[in-house]
Amino acid sequence: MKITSKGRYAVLAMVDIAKFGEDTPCNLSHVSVRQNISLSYLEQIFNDLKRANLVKSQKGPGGGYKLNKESNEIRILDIFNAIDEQIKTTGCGNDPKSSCSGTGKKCLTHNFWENLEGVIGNYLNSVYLSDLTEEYSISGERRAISE
Amino acid sequence: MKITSKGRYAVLAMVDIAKFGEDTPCNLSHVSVRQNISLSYLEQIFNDLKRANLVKSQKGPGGGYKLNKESNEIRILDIFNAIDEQIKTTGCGNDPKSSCSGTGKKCLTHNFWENLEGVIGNYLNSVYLSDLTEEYSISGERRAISE
DNA sequence: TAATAACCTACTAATTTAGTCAACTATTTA
DNA sequence: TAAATAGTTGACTAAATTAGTAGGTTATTA
Repeated sequence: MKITSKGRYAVLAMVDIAKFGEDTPCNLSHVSVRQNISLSYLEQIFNDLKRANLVKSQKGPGGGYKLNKESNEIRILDIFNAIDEQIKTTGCGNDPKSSCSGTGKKCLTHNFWENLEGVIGNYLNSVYLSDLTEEYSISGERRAISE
Repeated sequence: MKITSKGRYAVLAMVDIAKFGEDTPCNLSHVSVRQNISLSYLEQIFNDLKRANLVKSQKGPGGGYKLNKESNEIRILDIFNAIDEQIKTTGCGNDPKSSCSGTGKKCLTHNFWENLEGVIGNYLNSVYLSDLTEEYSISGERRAISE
């Protein structure tokens, strides 16, 4: 039960863009340094993010990336979807070897895994990028971070 | 964001044991066939489950595994812990390369990932093995499955 | 004592992850 | 208009993890 680095980086980089890219576009070299993420890897990630219309780009000197929507309009789940970070716990349906698929009847645990996916998905859908940039700790009720 | 096969198999096999091992112990060959899981792999998994005192074993002919507690006393989180299926989303703290560790200050997304871990952990802690054997679909309020 | 089934360890093939590398294209500024 | 900047794209690869397999040992029972 882990998030891939790609997923972690994507969210982190989006927070970075949201914080530092308000006036001028953020170029990825800066994000790379600030967040300690490989530049080439960031390029791949932003490729996906752009395709999902979460960011817009500006080429040439002084260019870079900006958010394409307000940060309170971007859900963390949107970011996950953009980079194809799937929430997949069942294992059913994809491979013919699985005990669930093929047979036509659900495996004993099918509903449970689906519910777990729902719990995770609901949470990711309820948190917005702005929640992270505002440095709130989201946990039911929201409390400010003392930092 | 995936569960490993080991995790899926462990939960599935525990449900199997709970269902079929009430009177006589379940031997793993049968579980293997019923749930379509490799026998050797099951052996490894039950090694862990036994070490965590979730099951007890009986060697020799007619032997096998039984639950070591009532199924309404075993939480899914217990099973995850037994087989070391970690809920780890931060990526901070473990490797020195991560943007969070070393520097002494939390990365921008640290609290978010911790909250996500909390959401998942709470859910897994709230569901019992008996919830699965009774074929309930757990989702906030519980509804019976029409099957 | 033969069969059964748990127990244990080492090994490996396949897959996924986390990148690297190299080239190309568009834009801006000097 | 040339040079520099920065995004765009695709192919490749090393490392790590996963998902097993294989082969034996030990304990128990009929």
